[in-house]
Amino acid sequence: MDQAQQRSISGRRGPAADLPQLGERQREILRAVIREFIATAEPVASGALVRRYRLAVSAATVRNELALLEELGLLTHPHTSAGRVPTDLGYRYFIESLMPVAMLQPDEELTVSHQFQQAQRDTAEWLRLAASTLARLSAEASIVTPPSGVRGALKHVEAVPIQERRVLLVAVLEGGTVRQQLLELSQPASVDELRALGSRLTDEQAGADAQRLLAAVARERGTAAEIVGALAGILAESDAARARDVYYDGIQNILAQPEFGQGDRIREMVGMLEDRTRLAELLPPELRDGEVHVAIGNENRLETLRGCSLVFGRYGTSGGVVGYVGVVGPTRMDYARSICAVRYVGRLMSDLVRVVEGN
Amino acid sequence: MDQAQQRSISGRRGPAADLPQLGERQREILRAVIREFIATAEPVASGALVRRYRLAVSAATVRNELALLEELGLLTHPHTSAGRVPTDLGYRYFIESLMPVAMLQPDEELTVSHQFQQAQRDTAEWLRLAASTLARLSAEASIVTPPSGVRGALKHVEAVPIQERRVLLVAVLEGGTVRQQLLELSQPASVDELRALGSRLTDEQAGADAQRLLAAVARERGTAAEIVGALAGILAESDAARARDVYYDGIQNILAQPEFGQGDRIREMVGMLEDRTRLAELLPPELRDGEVHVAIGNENRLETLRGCSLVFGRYGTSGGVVGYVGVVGPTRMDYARSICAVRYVGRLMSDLVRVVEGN
DNA sequence: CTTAGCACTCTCGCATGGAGAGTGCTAAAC
DNA sequence: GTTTAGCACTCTCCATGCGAGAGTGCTAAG
Repeated sequence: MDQAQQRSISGRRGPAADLPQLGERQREILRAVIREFIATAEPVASGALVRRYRLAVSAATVRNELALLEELGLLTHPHTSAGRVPTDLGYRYFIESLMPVAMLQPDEELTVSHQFQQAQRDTAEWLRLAASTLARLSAEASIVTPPSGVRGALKHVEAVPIQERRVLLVAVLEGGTVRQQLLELSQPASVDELRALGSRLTDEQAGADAQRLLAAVARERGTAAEIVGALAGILAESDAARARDVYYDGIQNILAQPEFGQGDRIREMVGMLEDRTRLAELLPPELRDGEVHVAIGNENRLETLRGCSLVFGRYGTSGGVVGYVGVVGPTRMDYARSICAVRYVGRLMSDLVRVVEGN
Repeated sequence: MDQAQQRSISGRRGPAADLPQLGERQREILRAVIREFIATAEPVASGALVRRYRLAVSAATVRNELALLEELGLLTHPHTSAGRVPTDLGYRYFIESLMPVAMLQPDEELTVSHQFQQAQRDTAEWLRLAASTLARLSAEASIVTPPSGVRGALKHVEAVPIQERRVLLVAVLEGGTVRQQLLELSQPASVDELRALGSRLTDEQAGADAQRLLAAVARERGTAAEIVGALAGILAESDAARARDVYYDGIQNILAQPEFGQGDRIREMVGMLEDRTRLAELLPPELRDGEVHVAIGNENRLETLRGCSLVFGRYGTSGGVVGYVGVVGPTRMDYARSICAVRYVGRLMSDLVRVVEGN
């Protein structure tokens, strides 16, 4: 449909597995089936289509077309005398060339961007807000990862004295993340000493990554060496920490969907979301800014996600700070709306990161 | 049973609603019923009791005793020809005077305390670790709130320059919490100026609470006034932030329980846990350190928690830093184990807080 | 190519009817 | 008086069967 929008959606469809060519009436019927199924979650019958979408042909004709669409792999049958249900390929076709070009309502955008401006408190607060906003807008479950510099560069160091030999090390990273670590020194250090050390390290090591800090340890002595060593550890571990710091929201949105009727599916789903380490497998490999990636049903590698789709976007700056925002829901989700929501929240997050980064 | 343990468990039982007096055989049978029900989640029959617990009497006798226990309100019947199920009062009796004095296995304690020593990274990391440990030990869902100073006292301030007029304000609070906020200054400030300001405010305002900072705003000028104002805001909001910062883990543990069979209950439960604001209603009003509070079934005010019990403990220091650790599960939970786990993790958290607080 | 008609299939809800489990009661035994 | 065996009674659970309803696929006519 719209060139700009189409280009900005990426998926798993290889160039070989091209989508079938359809006539205009078939496209219309397919669109109606998917719309109806998204709305009702019930297999859709030929008669219902004619009635509800005011098609100019009879149910019998529609049945013929449906049989054809089924042969092309775009629809299926739960059983002989049931209505049609879209397949993953059917959804893919819908997204690529049937979906209306949707936008969020202007007042929705306004409310959301207003909230983001209000909540300029704290990176953690932004992430939570992004997750809850996305969950509300899309009515699905949302996932938001914290921003991470590609190299995890240091911006500011501070050593807060706690006790004679104990300091709380506070490191501000590029991208605005703040990390803290309690450190036990081998010898006491005075308040002024620590303060001076913080200033010096901030000046000298701003922009350093884990490797550079590790190299710097050798040039330092005593307390300074210990602190630089700990900093190197913080930076090296910062990607692992990021994986644990994922924000979720709206899980109950998708649990309310009929496809999660039995308890088992729900439990699996909650389990997957709780186990943050598995998230890495979901994230799209490469994604340009502003692009939205849609993975439908079995296009996801995880068994747990059968019947689920992901809509993911990237946020960040060209400078290398990167994070992901996305939603998870049943394959039968309102893709148009989810894609808009992901794109919009991603843009807002990019703005925020840009502000923190300082340009 | 054990005086020390008994005293350290608090509950909703008023002094008036005292527990019934039981004979030794009744106590034995009640204990067996509860044990069995905790293990199987099925109503327990007289015959099964005699068989599995090698009682020296016949099933008929047991039936008579069961009828008596039911009259006392300790057990019920789902329907005429079903086995017995403990009531909330039954569980209460069990916990107060039937429960074996349990401890975690020494090697379990060792593993856990080792993990806590390893992970001295970050307050957030401790909380996550506490939540996951508790979930694993108890096999229930766990809840952990961050530590909060009663007055939310300031310990250290730092203003990190981002851009000419933009600074990232980093405040370390008493108890080791680190809060950050992006601040837009009305006039540019140099790096050195900000550094000096941070040092001065740290010296002057260490130990200040929101009110004192608010009062201090009047005495400051320009950039300093703006920063102190923002700090006051951070401190004032720190309790609200704490409510949003609750850590959960092990939700899937309890979703796997048969009492959550239908999807509805699961959804309710997840919804309640997601809505962090409702947590405050759960927390026990007053609790001494090392004491564990058990709220069984309808002793909880929340409708969502019918059929669920809470086991909560407090951690913190006498200095006023306080947080909560606890588990949620079906009333049919292994109370002995949950109580041990909560008590142990609470103790570890207290140790950690004491270290950060510096004494 | 479209459509009306019709047979066929599959699900769903409901009633039926044991089988099984477990209680409550009564009367006998200790 | 307490304990126990025996037995009738109740309730759930599961399998079975049946009818209604929905929807398709096919065929033959428009």
